[in-house]
Amino acid sequence: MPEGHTLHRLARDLDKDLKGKKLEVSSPQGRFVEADSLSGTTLHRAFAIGKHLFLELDRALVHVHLGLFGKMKRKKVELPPRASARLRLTSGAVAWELTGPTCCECQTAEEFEALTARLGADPLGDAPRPRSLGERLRRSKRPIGALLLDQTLFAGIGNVYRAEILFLAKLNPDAPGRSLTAADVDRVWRLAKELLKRGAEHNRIVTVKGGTRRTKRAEALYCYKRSSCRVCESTIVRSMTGGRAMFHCPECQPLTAPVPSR
DNA sequence: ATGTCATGATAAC
DNA sequence: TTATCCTGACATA
Repeated sequence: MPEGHTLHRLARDLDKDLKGKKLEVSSPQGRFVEADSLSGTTLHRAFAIGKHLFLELDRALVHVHLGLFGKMKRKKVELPPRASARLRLTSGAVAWELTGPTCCECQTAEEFEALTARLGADPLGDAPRPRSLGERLRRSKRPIGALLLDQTLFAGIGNVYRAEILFLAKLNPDAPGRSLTAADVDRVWRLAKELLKRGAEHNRIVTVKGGTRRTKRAEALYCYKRSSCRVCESTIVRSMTGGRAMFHCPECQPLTAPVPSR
């Protein structure tokens, strides 16, 4: 379930387990060719930017992107490695295994710079929202539903969060960026930070008010993949926006902003 | 056994 | 826009 919250949480957990430890590195599947040469080196830190995860070793930076199917999980060392594991890190009693990533590679400093240079603002990053974000959004004629998925604008938002953020911001996914007010942009950014942060804490996406890590799967969201709106029961509209399935409530998220009744 | 779908991103038309 | 890559869970047969 890899949106930005997953990678930030992963970085935190990897740090907790492996930071400062000498690692045994392998690639059971064999497709991460550099694995063996990395074995015996120490993890200095793990960190995430948007949906990208980085492992800083002695003299190598490993870049991981989970894509749609990738997973990275902790398991006990004594359990046999999965044959499909692209990367396996071991230290003491714990092993971490990476399967199905779109990317697992050693990166040079230049490659890292080039990659991060084209990533937009990360709601889970420490940096404040750059002024340019609002400007770029409010100048664009692309629908806000597509803009939220654009990683050069927002780094870390994925398909579930975009639907839930737009629901809570009461914005229609087809509304062009340039139809948004400054207050809309503020709301979207604040929601992104708040929701992704909760996601990293719970290690899963729970957007409903008062939701906890124990909230049932079917009750955790307002509109993503639902048939009716959690708030008003209207039938959720499914559409394609920005090349992905989008879900929104036609009542709670009308295309024209509702006029406040005096 | 085979088909379908998925919280992603890119290259090519 | 479509095709393609990465895997596994679940449904259907």
